[in-house]
This record gives sequence, C-alpha cells and structure tokens, in this order.
Amino acid sequence: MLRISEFSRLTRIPAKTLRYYDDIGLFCPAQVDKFTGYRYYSVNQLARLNRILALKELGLSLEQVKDMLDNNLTPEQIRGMLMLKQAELQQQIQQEQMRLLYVENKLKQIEEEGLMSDYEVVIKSVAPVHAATIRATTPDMAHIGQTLDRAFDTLMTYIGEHGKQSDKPEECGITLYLDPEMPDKDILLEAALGIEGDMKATGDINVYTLPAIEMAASVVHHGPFNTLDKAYHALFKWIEANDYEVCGPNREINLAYERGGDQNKYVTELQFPVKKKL
Amino acid sequence: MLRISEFSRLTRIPAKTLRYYDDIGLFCPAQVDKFTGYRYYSVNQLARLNRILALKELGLSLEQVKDMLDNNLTPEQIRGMLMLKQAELQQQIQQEQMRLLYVENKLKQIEEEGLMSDYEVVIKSVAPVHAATIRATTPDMAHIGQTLDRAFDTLMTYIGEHGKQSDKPEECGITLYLDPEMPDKDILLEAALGIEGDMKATGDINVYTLPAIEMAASVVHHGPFNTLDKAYHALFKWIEANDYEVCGPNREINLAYERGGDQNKYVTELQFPVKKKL
DNA sequence: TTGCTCCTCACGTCACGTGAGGTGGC
DNA sequence: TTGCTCCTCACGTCACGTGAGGTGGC
Repeated sequence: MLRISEFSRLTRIPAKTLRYYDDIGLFCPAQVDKFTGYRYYSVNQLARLNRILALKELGLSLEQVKDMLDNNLTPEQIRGMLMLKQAELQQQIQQEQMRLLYVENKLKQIEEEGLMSDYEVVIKSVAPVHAATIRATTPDMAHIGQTLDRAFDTLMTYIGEHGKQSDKPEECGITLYLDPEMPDKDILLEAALGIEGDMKATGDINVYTLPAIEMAASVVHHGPFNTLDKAYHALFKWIEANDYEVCGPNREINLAYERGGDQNKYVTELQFPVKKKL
Repeated sequence: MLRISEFSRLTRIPAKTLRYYDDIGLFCPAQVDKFTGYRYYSVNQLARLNRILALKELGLSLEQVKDMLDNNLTPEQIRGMLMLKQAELQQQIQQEQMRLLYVENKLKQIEEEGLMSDYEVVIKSVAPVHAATIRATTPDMAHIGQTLDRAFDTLMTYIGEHGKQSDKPEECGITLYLDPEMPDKDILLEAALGIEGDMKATGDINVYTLPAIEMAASVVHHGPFNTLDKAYHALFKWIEANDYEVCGPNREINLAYERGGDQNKYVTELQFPVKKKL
C-alpha cells in the first residue's frame, strides 16, 4: 500500500487532485485509515486510474468519465459519447482557427494603421423586422440623401394613417441595398420602417417581415453620412481578411438621426449578411 | 437613452451579461437612476461595446480587455499581448487536434476490439532515477528471466554492501532495453535499482542518474510476464496510431514482483520515451 | 522529540446563468 | 390597478489550486 504522496509521485498526479477524485467518488483509495483518515493506494489501482486519465485526455469531463467507467454503458452509448465529443472538438478547432485569424489580422492592422482602429467589426445576429417598405432608385451616391428622405417621408405618412410605427430604435430607419454595386447603373434600394401589428399594403408600399440575419458583420459609424465610406472600407477589409463572404443585401440602420440635426451626433450601423468561406 | 432590455435587444447581449459587465466595471451604463437603480444606455456606447466584443472574440479575458481599453497601453504592450494570445491559440489548436486523433482512434479501437481495451496508454513524465546498474545480454526473450534475476541479484548484493536501496516503488526494479530490436543479435539490456545518496561504482556496476523522460507513453500490465507481449502490442499500436515515435530506450518497471510469488499479482509498467511526429 | 506528512475545511478561479424575492413604471 | 420590467442578492458551474490550522507517524 502506498501513501498519497508515494502514489502521487508514481503516477505524477498531484496529491490534491487525488483527494479531489476521492471526494467526487471517481477514484478512491483502496483503503482509508479509520482513525487518521490517511489514504492508502495500491498499484493494482493503476488500471482504473489510467483508464480515467486516458478518457480525460479525450476531453471528456470527469462526470462523463465516471459514467463510462461505473454505469457500464452499452457500446452504443459509448460510441455515441465519443462521436459527440468528436464533433465538439471539430467545432472547437474551427473556432480557435477563426480566432487565430482574427488575432493575426488585428496584429497586421495595428502595424498598418497604428493602435486601434475607429471601426470594430463584430459578428452578430439580427432579428427579423416586421416592416413597411418602399423601393427607390438613385443614379449615384451624391443624391441618395434626398431619395431616402422622400422614401421615408412617404412611409411615415402611410404608417401614420394605417398603423403604428415600432418604437424599437433598431427599427426606426433601415435602408437595404438590393443590388451588388454596378457602375453606370442606378442604385436600387429599399427604405423600411418597423411597424407594430399588421397593416395592409398599397401601391408602392410593401408590408412584410425583413428576414433575420444569422450572421451579420456589423460596424457602427459615429458622425455625418459623408464619412460613411470609411466604415464601409473597414468592413470590407475585415470581411475579406477574415475569410467571410457577403451573402445578401446589406443594411444601414439609423440609430441616431434627426433630419437637419447635428450630423456629428448621427449613429449608423452597417450590417452585411456574411458566411464563412469554404 | 435605452433601458437595459432595449439595449440588450439592439446589441444581442443578454441583459444579465450587461449587468455583469457593469459590476466588473468593464462597461457601465451612460446613466443610472439614483432612486430605482435602472440602467440607461446610449447608442454612443456602441463604440466601446463593439471594441470589447471584438477583443473578446480574439479569446482575451475580460480582465485583459479592460486593460487594453482603459490603461492606455503602449502599442508595444498591445502587440505583446496579441502575440502571446497567438501563441496560446496555436498551442490550443495543436492540443485539440491531438485529442481529436485520440478520439478517432478510440472509436476505431472499440469497433475492432469491442468496448474498452485492457491496456490504456497514457502520456506521462518520468522523474530521473539515481541508480546502480549493470548490463547484461540475452540471446532471446525465452532466457530473459534468468538473465535479469542474476543481474538484479548482483546489484542487490552490491548495494547491500556499499549503500542503501531506494524504497520508492517505482525504483525497485527497472530494466532498460538499450538496442532497438535486431533479429539474430543478442538483446542488450541494463538492470537498474534506485539508490539513496551516493555510492561508488566498481567493475560491472555503474552508478549514475537515469535521465528523466519528458514524455513517456506508459502502459501497465497486470499478471505474468509471459503475456507482456500483449501490453507491448497495445502500446506500439497506440504510438503508431496517434502520431508519436519512439525516441529512446524503453523501460520495464516492476511495481509488484516477488520472485517465485504468485505471477497473477505481478504489476509491470512499460515506458517508451516518445515525441510527436513532425 | 522534531519535522514531515497527512488531514479537513474554506475560499478563489472565469464569465456568466439561474432562480428568489422584492420594487418601480406605465 | 395589473402585469411587466428592473433591481439586488446568493448560489452554481468545472477541475482543481491555494492557503489556514490542526494532527498522526516515524
């Protein structure tokens, strides 16, 4: 019989850990002195301990290891647990590789642009928006302001007469860009305002639910619209560098906007639906 | 100003998490009602929040994120943190890939041999052993028992006269196999017994410290020596399947052995120094 | 006998999640 | 007014590590 420190030295498992395994009933000493509480281990216990260590190495929790060893599971159950673990590990590896790419790109960015950039891109999901919308075109970005003002005016008037506007800040001014950019072509866009309850559509006005976006690359721009291109640029660069690709029409969300108000107080979120390449 | 639930919906961060970030001083509401304690957030806070989320996505801890945002670190410090994280991630990925391989092989093994095998291989380190040793050769494995008995007898006698034997169970009978297997050649081996303190060498007896093994693939065999080949077989198979390679002389450790005693009570550990391929 | 080893609490870790129980706001 | 939202504890998670304070073994 070996004392805990001897068994610890033999197995290279810290004594504290052996005590812990005893506490949770995973691996108990062959014998415990009734009076002193001293734990005594036998070399025959190495079989079980090695089984535990091997299963732990697979990434299973101690709870799962205990399950596998004590509740003699069917081969099917064991296969099931291992296959689940396999899938988990594959996912984790993917995630870590993504993180690694993030870190590498952040390092590059710091070298190129110095310290932290003004635009931090995050991946988020976007909820569906029940909205009234209207489509419009504009020949170039220089006139987009007027086009949108007119579109939103029409929408507001219509909603005021036929229903109720949503008061959620993220639904109070959404612009969708429907076409991928085409030089020498009009830009097709859709203005949308969230509404509460149902409402009928008429003529130019559509009423439907903008779909949720599972994965949107999002960036927030503070300040006037005429510097929005910087935000777009940062976003494109990030998407490219981190192996995403755009997979749907992008949106602009007016989070703080007042027509004629102080443009420095504007807050606009850009959302691009994306998916991982490959 | 937005209430916590609104800000939570907008950012897709659970309210509980926002409260937690407030608690730890990482991200506090723009305003807190003195009487009700209600938290109020502003869309202008999105800049900081996104910065936090982006850095968190890199795998940094909230503590580190706070550091980077609040203690305006030098670019060099920030680069340092990111490069450290990069190295950590690379290591983690390697580890997970190893685990994945373990799981896959365990699945294969279950298919081939049914449920759990008798031999669980673990990777462990082995401490250096200060020992007296003696070399011997044997023409084939059939005569190894006698060869070793003689070698250990000689050692014991010598140690009894010139020093003191170690009482650590893992040092009471070590056999090293010095040659890679060569058919038609004698097998060269070295018997070693741990000793306490120093001791002079004479003639055939060497006194030195068996080196530590950083990574040893280890398996424990219970029962008579004539079935040890099963343990060897399991070990070789495991090493091969999991992309390790042997990188030094292997050892047999007698953990429970009594000459002429009940062979079913024998416990023997096999240790192969290994390293990862590639 | 003295120092060594072992023992049992109890608390900390990390980023929250999960109630419990209570109060303000509309 | 009623139900909804928000608040603050307090506890749990996972696999231990880190003391504190005390006792048996050689």
